[in-house]
Amino acid sequence: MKLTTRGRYAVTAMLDLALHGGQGAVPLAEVSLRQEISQAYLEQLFVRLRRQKLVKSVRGPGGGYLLAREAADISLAEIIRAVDETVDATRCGGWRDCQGQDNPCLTHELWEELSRTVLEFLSRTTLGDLVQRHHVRAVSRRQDRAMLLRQSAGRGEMQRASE
Amino acid sequence: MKLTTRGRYAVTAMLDLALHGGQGAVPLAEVSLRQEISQAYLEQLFVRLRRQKLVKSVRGPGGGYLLAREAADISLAEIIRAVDETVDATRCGGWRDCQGQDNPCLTHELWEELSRTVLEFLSRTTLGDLVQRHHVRAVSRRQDRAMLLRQSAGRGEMQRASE
DNA sequence: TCGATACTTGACTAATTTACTTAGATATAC
DNA sequence: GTATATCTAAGTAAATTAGTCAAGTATCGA
Repeated sequence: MKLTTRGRYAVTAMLDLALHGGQGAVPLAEVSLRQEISQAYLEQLFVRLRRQKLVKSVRGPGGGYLLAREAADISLAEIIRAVDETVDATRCGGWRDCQGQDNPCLTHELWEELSRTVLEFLSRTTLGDLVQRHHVRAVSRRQDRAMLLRQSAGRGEMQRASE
Repeated sequence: MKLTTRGRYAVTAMLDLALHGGQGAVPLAEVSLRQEISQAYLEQLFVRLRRQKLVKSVRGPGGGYLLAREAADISLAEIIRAVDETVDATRCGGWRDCQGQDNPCLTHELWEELSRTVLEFLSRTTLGDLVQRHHVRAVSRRQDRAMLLRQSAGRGEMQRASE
C-alpha cells in the first residue's frame, strides 16, 4: 500500500459523506466547496470508490453520493486501497516484495513489519470513529457555517446568476 | 518525514557498515556489490549521511566509511531523515502541516497520529537491533559467501584484468 | 613521486507519478 | 426538454525519484 495525497483526499471526501449523508445523497459540488478539492478530481476518485462498492451514486437532480455501508463498517484502509490500487511488484522494499531472489535484501523483514504496523492502524480506524472525534466535529461545524455564509452572500448579490 | 526507496537504500547500506565495519573502513565498492546498489548512487547517499555525522570517511587506499557512533545508538529515523530531508510545508496532509488556515482539513489530526506511529517505530529501532536479528544475520552470511565466490572466480579467470 | 584507491561534488537526465484539467456523454427529476 | 447530476476518457504540467556522468581531491604504498 501507498500513502499519497490521493488517499488522504479520498478519506477526507468519504468523511464528508459520513458527516452530511443523513439527509440523502450529497453532490460532489458540495464536497468540493467544503473540503476545497476540485470537483473534477473528486469525480475521478469517486469512480474508484464506487467500483469498490464503498459508495452508492444517485444520478439526476437531487442526486449525489452516499456511503454504501455504515460509517462504522468502513475502514480507512479500504478507502485508500480503493484509490491507490497499485500492486506492481517492481523491485523490493517494504510495501513491495523481493523474496525468492538469489539475493534477498537485508531489510525486507523490517519494511514488512513497518508496513504491517501502518496497515493495522488504518484497518483499525473507521469512518465511524472519525465522526465521533471532537476535533473532526468542530472543524465540520465550521465548514458548515462557512457554506451557509457563502450561500446567503451569493443570493444577496445576485439571483440565479448562470455565470 | 517521507518513506521512499532512497531511505530504504540508506538503511540497507548503513546496516552493511554495521555488519562489516569490524575490521576497519568499508569501501562503497563493497557495499555496492553486496547490496546491489549502484556505487554512484551510494556516493550520493553517503554525502548526506556524512554531513549528518552518521558516518566517518577514511580516504585513500584501504579507506571507506565507518559508523560514526555505535550501531545500537543509531536509529533508523535518523538515517531516513538524513537522506530524505524535505521539509517543504506545501499544502496539508499528515507529514506536512495545514494548521492555522481558515479552513483546516478535517483529517489533519488523523494523519498526524499515523505519522507519529511510524516515527515512533523508526525511532525505537536501531541498527544494533537489526544486526541481532536472525533473518538479517542469515542473509548477511549468504551475501558474504557470494562475495568470496565472486572474488575467487575473478582471480581464477584472469589476473588483474584492468578491463 | 607516481599511481592506484577511494572519497567528494555538481550537474544532468530519463522515467514515473501526482494532481490535476478539459471535454463531452449519459441519466433523471421536474 | 432542460437543469442537475453522475460518469468517462484523455491529456498535461509539475514534481519527484532514481539514478548517471564527469571531473575533481586526498591519501597510501611502492
